[in-house]
Amino acid sequence: MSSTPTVYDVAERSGVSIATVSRVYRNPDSVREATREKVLAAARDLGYVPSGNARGLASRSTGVLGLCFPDYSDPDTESEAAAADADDDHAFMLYSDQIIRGMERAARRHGYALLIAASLSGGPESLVAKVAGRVDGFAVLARTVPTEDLEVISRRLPVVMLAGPRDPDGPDHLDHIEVANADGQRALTRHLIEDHGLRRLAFVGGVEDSPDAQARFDGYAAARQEAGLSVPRAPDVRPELMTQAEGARAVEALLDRAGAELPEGILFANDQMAIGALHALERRGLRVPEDVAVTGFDGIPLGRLVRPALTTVRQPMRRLGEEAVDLLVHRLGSSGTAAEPESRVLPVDVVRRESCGCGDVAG
Amino acid sequence: MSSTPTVYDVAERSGVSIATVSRVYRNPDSVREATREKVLAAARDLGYVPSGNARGLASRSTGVLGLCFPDYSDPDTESEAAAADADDDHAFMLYSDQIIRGMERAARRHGYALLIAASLSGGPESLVAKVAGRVDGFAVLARTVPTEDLEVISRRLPVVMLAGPRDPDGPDHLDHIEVANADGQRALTRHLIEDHGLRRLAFVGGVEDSPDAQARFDGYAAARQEAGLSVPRAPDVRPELMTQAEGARAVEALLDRAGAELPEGILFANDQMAIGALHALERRGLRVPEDVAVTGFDGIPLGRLVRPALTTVRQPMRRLGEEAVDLLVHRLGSSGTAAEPESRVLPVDVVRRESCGCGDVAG
DNA sequence: TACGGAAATGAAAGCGCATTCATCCTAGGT
DNA sequence: ACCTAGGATGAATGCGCTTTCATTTCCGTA
Repeated sequence: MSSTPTVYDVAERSGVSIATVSRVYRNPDSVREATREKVLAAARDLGYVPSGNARGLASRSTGVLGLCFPDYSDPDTESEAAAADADDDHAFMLYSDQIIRGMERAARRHGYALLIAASLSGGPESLVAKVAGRVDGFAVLARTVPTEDLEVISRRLPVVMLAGPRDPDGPDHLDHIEVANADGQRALTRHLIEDHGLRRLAFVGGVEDSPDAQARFDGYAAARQEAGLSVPRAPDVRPELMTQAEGARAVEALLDRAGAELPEGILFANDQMAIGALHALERRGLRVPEDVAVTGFDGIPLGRLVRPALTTVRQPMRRLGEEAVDLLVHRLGSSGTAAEPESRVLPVDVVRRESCGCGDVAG
Repeated sequence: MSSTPTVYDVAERSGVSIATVSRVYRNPDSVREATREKVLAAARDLGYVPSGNARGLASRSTGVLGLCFPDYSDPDTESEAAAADADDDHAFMLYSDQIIRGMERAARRHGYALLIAASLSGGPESLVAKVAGRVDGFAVLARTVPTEDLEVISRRLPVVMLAGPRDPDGPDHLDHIEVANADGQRALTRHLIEDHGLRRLAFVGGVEDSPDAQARFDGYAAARQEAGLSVPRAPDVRPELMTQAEGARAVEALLDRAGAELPEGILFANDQMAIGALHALERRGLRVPEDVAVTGFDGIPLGRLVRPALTTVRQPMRRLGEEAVDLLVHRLGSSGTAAEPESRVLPVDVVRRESCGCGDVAG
């Protein structure tokens, strides 16, 4: 335990050169069997484990991919965790968990390990830099890392931006993967209009600078236009945060404003708010979906558990992680080829449950 | 993008020595402000990101903790994932997910990043060695890594074994953390006996070599003894796998064997089997808990969703991850002090739900 | 204005491994 | 037995950074 053994120790003990020791690990077939055995035996005796750092330094590649995501104490995700009862807290996956899972699996398939780190919003030389220095390439959840940092880092290694549209001000040579926010919301809106025959609809948007929320609103607006309904220029309500509490408040505002002209359906830019709205509507004595249909967006697990179960649009977070790895691995493979930045959009699913008026459909 | 900039480049461009560049990142206060600015500016221009490998090599510490867990395609966890509908597949956390979450949070608090890797069961020089070479210390889920490998690795850096009792044949200088399997099962068994007045009980065990399952059986046996019931030497049924299918089969076997003497309660060594049993019992026209009580062990989220909701013992997997980090960080702090291997046991909770006869209790 | 000590900086020596290139064996061919 | 082509091995160098240790620069002070 005192001084950890190195190639030199193993080489000495087995009577070969360090080059041979190195070869035993890197390219076993290039060493005669007898020699190899000797070396491995010595290594075992000594408790030798190759230093990943040294190896990485010498071969300039780490065999590790990275993932940076927002700190859990981020208001957005925090509320998500708090949404479930304290008891359930640990039972449900956050987005980041799903992406981690997807990336880990995909990374493993390609022989990579995964380094994960939530960026503490403050930190000067944040974890991001640390991660960037230790991996061959990495993925970043949108708005986790300051654009300027990404600019610098992405010049050194491949970076793929996840979930969240390409930042026009950001580095333009970043790959990026997002989900079909607009398409999903549009499909869901059409479902309400066409299948349930609803016409008086309201849309509760998201925070000002969320491109995701904006894209969802656009999808909503597009569906209205296609249906010949009036095309709104902005969400009917635009809360500060996309939390349950804000969702509840939004619905109050909507009802107060509407008077007798209560909307037949309210679409929320995320599940959190929709669930908050469910509670608020219940308190007001309104039935969902009989009096008013409600839909969310995201497909969080909690949405399945509430009553009525929430109709929503599910994002394939797990696949997001997988695609990210694919992209990175591909970039790493065809090094030198400074190909065009790639941009992928993953399709989403409309999940019809009870809150829109569909029966108790599986899902 | 061609040649990534190094300290030398930054040093040259800013007219200082590489030592100063290094100091700017490592210990900014030891450099005059004007100098620092110069260096940072140059770094920005060049797109410089310190190499974690070089840093790690030189300072012999990585600032990274590791976690190795079994491959998802492991029969045990695989069935767990398959248990939920395909749709829910991504909605629920596996054990590993929860541990990852716990470790990531704790690691971040201590300024570490987390490197995760599922060990592909086969692999010669598995990922484990790779991980071991790149971290300051790491945690291993029981039975993920061959004992001999651990023996070697644990001589080089701190390793903590998770969930699963100390392996008597294994390295004796490993820290390890487990959950109170025996205590939990004992408490649950007592609940059935004392609170529900059940006396004809059966226990469905786990795979032969699972120390966890064994510990649970021991707890069951202990509770019987305390209650003055006959003390079994072995589980009434011991399936090959701890899957839903095996749980269903076990219950069939039990019923066929029992004839009219149907047990009043069946305790399963994990939730998976218990849930399988629920289905089997329903098919046989038996009501749970009226005709027979059923309990599981683990506290998987699915247990809350089945009807009747499953009474079980919940393991604090998340905390397991946190404690692991604490232990590792502590070891790393007091280096040199070859302290005694530490062994922690985390308490578990009995979660009373419907399947044991308790009302619709929260939890 | 000159002096002492602290703060700032530079020079140089590794950290542990991969990797040419050169050297040495080994085996096959005649 | 002798020569040669290849395969196995060794020597040496560098990867990019941290870290003493020595040196220089700076400040306040006499």
